[in-house]
Amino acid sequence: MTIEEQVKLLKQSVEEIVPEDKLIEKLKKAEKTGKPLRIKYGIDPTGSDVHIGHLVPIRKMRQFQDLGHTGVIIIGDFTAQIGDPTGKNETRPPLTAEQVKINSEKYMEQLYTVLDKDKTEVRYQSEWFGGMTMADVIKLMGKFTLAQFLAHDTFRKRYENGLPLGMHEIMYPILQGYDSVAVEADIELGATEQKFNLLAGRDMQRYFGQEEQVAIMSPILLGTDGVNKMGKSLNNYIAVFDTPKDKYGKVMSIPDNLITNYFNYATNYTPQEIKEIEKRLASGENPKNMKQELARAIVSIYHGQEAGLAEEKAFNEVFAKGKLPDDIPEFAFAEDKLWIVKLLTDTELCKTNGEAKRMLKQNAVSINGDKINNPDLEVELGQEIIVKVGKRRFAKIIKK
RNA sequence: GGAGAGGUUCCCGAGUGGUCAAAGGGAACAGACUGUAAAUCUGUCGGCGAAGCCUUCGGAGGUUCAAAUCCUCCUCUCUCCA
Repeated sequence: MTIEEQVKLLKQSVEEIVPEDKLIEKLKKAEKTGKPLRIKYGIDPTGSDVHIGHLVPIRKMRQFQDLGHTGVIIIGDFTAQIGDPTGKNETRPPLTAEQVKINSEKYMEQLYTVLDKDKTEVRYQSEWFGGMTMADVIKLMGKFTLAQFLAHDTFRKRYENGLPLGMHEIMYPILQGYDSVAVEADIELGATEQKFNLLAGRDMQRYFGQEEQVAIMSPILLGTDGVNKMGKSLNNYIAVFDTPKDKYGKVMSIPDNLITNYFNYATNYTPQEIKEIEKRLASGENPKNMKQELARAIVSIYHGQEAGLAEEKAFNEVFAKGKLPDDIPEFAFAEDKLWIVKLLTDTELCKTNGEAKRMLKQNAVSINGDKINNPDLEVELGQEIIVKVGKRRFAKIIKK
């Protein structure tokens, strides 16, 4: 691939590259010297699920790897204790070494669904921060001014709105910045909200006499609600560990206006193919078709093409034709009769009796296809019955 | 260190002795309509087999027949002054 072709590919689905001309220079240099570029991406091993929003930059890393470069994943065992101020203001409890290990292994397992393991280097912040002295820390902090931090939107907003802002939080960009020095990063990947932190890396490298890294920023993927950024706290995310069925269903529940966005940032569709999708959307074709294609594509990435097709078929059976899914959880009871509310909670279709009664009252419950709304009903447990709550909660009840 | 303002349910936010499981909004959930889309309308939104009772308004005590509300101590946050 020529450098131009490489640049074109690498610029796909990217929001901003700072500075762009340096990227070309670095690629040229790598080609000339045969020395792969070091592509950095940092994660905090806090133990949360990896979702497809996280994977936008990770997929970019994979592209670099396919071009022969090295992916460097930084396990932020120090920054994890701060909590990224660009997100929410939570002060996090320190993690034990053991937790860090468990979390980061789980993390890597998820990232390797995308990354090329042979071209990935995993590094821990504790490798370089663990042995630092207070004098070293003071020196690092002296590289930045308070004004620089207050110029940063998230710090400023929190300050102006009278929200708590811990002194330790300003350490976050400093630590992340120094990581780039420690691993001699050529490129750092991150979401656009990471801009400040990525640029801090450039500053740090300059102070330490290194060639500055290029920051490549991916757009922030919106969650399935179509409003907020994809994230754990809002429960609007599609996780790597989600079942194929959940992935498919979650994609189907996104608002239509997110379709091209997801094609762009969550699939391997080429710009040309995406243009096709856009054309079809504009032509008045039912967006549901494209959404199904999207759901199939996303499932296929993580579970293979067959799984994608299988989920699509299952989805159509259950939701379009109203048939039963083939993987209904089964529960066996010894009783002859069971109070409907108890049945719903025992089968975990509802969390509490209150919820069960509410569902009954709201006409959301059916047994063998018949709507039930009598909260006092004693259900006969003779033969096998199928209980359904809402659109997607099923249970099969059999006699023990 | 001084002065002031605050901490309410998933989130924002009202509530200053009983009528408070706590207004309103958002989120979420369910129903109708659909395409597990959007918009709209309706309903629900601490727990208990539902009677009443139990748990919940930063924490611990106290006053009172009765406390989110009053008192004491503690704790956390913000603002202003050093």
